[in-house]
Amino acid sequence: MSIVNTIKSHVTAALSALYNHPYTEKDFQINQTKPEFEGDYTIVMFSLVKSLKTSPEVIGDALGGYLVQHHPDLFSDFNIIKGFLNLSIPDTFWSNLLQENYSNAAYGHKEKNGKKVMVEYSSPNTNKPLHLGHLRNNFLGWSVAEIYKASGYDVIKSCIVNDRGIHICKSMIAWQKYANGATPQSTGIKGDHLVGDYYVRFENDLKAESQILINKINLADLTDFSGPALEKLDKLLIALTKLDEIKDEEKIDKLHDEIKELARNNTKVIAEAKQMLLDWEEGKPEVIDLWKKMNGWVYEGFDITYKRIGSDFDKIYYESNTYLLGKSIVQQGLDKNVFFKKEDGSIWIDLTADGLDEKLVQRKDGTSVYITQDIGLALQKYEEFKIDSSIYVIGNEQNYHMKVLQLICKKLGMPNAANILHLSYGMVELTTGKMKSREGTVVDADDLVDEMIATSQRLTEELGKVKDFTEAELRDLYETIGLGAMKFYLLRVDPKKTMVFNPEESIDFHGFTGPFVQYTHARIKSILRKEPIISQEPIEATDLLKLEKEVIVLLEQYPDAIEQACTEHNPSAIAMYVFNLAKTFNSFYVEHSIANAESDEKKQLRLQLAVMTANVLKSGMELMGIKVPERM
RNA sequence: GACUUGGUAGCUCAGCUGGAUAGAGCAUCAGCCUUCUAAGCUGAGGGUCAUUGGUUCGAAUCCAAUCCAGGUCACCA
Repeated sequence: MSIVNTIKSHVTAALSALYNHPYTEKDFQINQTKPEFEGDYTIVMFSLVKSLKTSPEVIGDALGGYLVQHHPDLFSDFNIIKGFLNLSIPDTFWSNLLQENYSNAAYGHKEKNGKKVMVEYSSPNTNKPLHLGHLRNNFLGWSVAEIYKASGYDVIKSCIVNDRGIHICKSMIAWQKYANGATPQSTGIKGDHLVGDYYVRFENDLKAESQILINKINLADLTDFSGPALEKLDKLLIALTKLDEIKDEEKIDKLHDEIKELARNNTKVIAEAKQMLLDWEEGKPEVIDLWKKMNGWVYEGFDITYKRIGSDFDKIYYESNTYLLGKSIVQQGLDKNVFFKKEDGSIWIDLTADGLDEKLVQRKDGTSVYITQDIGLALQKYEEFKIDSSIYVIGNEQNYHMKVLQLICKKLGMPNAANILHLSYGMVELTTGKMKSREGTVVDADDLVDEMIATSQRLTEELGKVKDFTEAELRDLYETIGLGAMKFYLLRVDPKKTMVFNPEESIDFHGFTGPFVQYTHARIKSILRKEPIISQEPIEATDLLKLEKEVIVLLEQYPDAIEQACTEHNPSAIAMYVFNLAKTFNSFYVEHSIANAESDEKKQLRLQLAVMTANVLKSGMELMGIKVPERM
């Protein structure tokens, strides 16, 4: 149990004993004492003052006295300032804590709790390479999985690959038209990038063709449109002339966008892509072959990227296998009256009572939609792995979709539907604004990794501290530092917040960064190589220096940091913790010598302190997928 | 328009289950390498916590309204 919790329970018991009234831990607050006051932990007593109708001094005196008398091992002294009761913890408590845990590599990790959780993350489309946004997703998913493991869960990391659909057909069409049989081998281009290039090619064609249509529309030439598209276009144009009169800019823009969309969907290239999707669904051999071939290239490319960034999965689902899954569920839902059928044969669920809309779950032609597949897959996950909960690492643009998914699963009576959790994370923006693939402002994952590693190499060479490293050791070090910087940079921010990616800041290796923590670790290891022997003699420290104590106090909080990161699904709690620990240790390090400590006892204490700090830094960084070097 | 998330130092972010004088990092300025790695340490300047009102002993934190910004509201995935 953490010291804060221990104090809480003692205070609760003391209050109950003193005032003969059943108090709980919610009746008072406990904080760390501000540095300008004497003491370690502070009980805020204002809330008690009200119910007890006495002055804070009286309560504080009674409570403080009781605690010091009944638990002298934990409370050495107290003082009262205004409504605050400051409690002092004896140095022996801290040195005992250090002694008991300093060599425990699993410190902060919990026993197995028998629960199983699946973390789904990454979920790439197979028509283009990974970008910066995917990196945030991958690092978050991987880290949350590790944090759950440390918290005692069995974790299954999963990934759903969106390998079918109109997007991949677009790449396939452009490849057929322009590639002349080009392959990753023949061009030397990484498979995912090659396929992505043809996707861009398709989008360019699409843009050009739809622009021609728009130009014609602007000249009132609608001969390219017919049927429902023509009807809709007519309506839009009529609405537009009306709006032009009242000059509602925002709505006019919206109408123009709709017309643009209509034009895009009326192009020949889109028709080709749609036809190809139909052919794919029918299993036309030449389409399937091409699809397999191009997806294969993408997977080869992804494998390289995943390996480099340290992403791995225990179970990979392919949408081409799961997209039909929801179908039987639709029938069950109808039988249970969770879903209903409209006259045209389409099937819906009414979520208006829950503050949402009606939502389609099956088209009138009998095919399933996105949400239906998700329901099917959710059920399959439970059946296959008997998981207690399921975490989806997906961007916040899909908040609504995930809400609908949770609700439908609940209404269908799926087991553990209440434990479907959406780890919703914010977009990564650039200092120049949003990343837009259509405008070519996307930061490519492979490029970024290359750049980070090159930067770490440059800086390492400038410092010239590792000239005796072998070629392999150097490569390893550059990767450790470069990737460490990148992961730390993306994980140090609260996941749910939109974050700004600043290229200069991301390659900064000073301050609140991965390399800063890695460096602190390497420095400690350097000392430990020179001072390898730690005596097993128990030490009772009674004269802890301020900085020594600060480090131990922080070390005590590591289990809490993991717990918080787990309940909040928030690796940034670990990043901040680990940074604070490194910072505090560095202050201690420059102020007090370990090798030349004032006494043997001090030396032992400080060696333990260093060992435990290194262990916790390593452990915390591992929870974020970041390695720490022995030297750097 | 409806729903939703956010607005804290020049920049990027903590703090938000109400507590003492609002914190880091970067950037700026001033210092510290004959002793354990200076990717480090010490110090300084920098704030109307978007605005207004409310709740109370006490509000960056809770409530309401307003302003600004992002996201969603497809028979796309």
